[in-house]
Amino acid sequence: MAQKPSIPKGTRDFSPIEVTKRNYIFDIIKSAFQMFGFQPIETPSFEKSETLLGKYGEEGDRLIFKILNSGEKVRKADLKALEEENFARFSNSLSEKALRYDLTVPFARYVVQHQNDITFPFKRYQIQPVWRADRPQHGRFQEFYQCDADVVGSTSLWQEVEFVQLYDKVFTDLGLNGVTIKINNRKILSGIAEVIGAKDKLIDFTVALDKLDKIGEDGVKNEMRSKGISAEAIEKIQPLFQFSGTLDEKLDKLKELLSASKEGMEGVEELEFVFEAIEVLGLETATLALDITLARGLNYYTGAIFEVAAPDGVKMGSIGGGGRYDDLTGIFGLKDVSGVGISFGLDRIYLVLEELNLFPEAVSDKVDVLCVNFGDQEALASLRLIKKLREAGKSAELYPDNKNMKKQMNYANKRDIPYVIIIGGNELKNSTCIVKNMKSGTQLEVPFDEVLTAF
RNA sequence: GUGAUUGUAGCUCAGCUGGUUAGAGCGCUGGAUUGUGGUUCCAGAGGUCGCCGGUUCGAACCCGGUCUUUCACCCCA
Repeated sequence: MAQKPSIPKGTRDFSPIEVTKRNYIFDIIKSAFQMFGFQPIETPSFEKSETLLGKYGEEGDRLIFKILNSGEKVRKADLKALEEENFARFSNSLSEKALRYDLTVPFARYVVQHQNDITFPFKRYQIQPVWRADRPQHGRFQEFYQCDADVVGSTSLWQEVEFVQLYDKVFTDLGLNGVTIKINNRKILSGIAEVIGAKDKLIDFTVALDKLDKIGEDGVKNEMRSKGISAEAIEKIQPLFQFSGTLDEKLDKLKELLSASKEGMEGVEELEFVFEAIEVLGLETATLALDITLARGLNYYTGAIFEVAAPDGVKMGSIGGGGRYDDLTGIFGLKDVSGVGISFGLDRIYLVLEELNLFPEAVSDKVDVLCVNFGDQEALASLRLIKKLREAGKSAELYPDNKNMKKQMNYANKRDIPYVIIIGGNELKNSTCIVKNMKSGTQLEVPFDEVLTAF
């Protein structure tokens, strides 16, 4: 089947029941966003390359899909760069646009561009696909949806508190109980790096620490050593490897470790603030947990960072993430606008709900009633009936062709339609119709006008 | 980007150390049953064995490349 068409790697088609289930998730997220006061925006699928490149670190740049220049613009190709094997410059000369990699950076661009029309603090939500040139894996695609809510123009920590509640609200409404909202603060990580004298190695330090549950204490230490962090420095963070106890005990350990770092202490205070507020407000089904190893790769975060883990036993990377970025708009020329936001990974949430069998029965692409077609006169009568059914809130359709009944019944059966209505010559004469329950096989002849009593 | 792994009918998969016309189940089409689906029975259609090249008298099977699947790493939703 070489000729059989196919789609690019990491992309998917969605069939009716899948779209129905995806919409179910979208609807819950969207209504929660609106309930929390966020307003929708949309941005283009692709941006100028300069808007995206350099915002996600080296790794991120590699994963950005570039769009090849069209038509005569290929003349701009820098052949000299190719000759000199300067591939980055050569490919930049071929491309001036790129598919968006996430929704946060385009949002920052939007805010700067529309700053005079925006009332701050601005709370926006955005549900759109993003693209990454990554190798596909379980729960990882090249095209997937993010559902973002962000606030810009406020440094208030109440926003962080609100986002924790928003996560809790959405996952509760989805029936996905037992998710863990992991929280940390970049200032703490930065403070630790400062205290141990590895300030210049902050990214390497956090990336290594982030892998603790995966590669273990020794693995982390090895990676830190290989990145040039001194043995003395690694010795100082030993408390982080025995980081257990109650929340208060953890916070005390951090305060001790970070007493010499103003920034680090600030991070601890921010965390305390959020935890205290959530303690008072309560969460329905989610758990808020301090995870000192949580780093997150995106290098624009400056304060709180969030990541949502699926319930225990579900093998899936994070199903949501976010954090505070103090200066994202600064890159686009608007200083002193702090932002904070979170994201839901629609596609991963879908996989988790599917695995745990959490989609409600009512999420279905079925039609309630099919009317059998016996010819034009009968079809017209059927459509009159269908109109009544639809007005009564039942979805109904007429089989379009006057094919033999076996075929029409078979169609109803395959589409799992629960009721079939038959109006043939006899019924037409008597102004009745036959309502057949496809599951039980029983059928009932009722007067045309009383059809609704048959369900 | 690194290292593995997968690809045979619409779907799930057999196919021996390379050897005639590549099979099964399910599905599909038609009929038994022209006003009744799910069960049963009968018949039929459907495949350049992912693609390109190589080795060989001969390749679904061996080799190389490429695309795709799944997975680990990197990174991330």
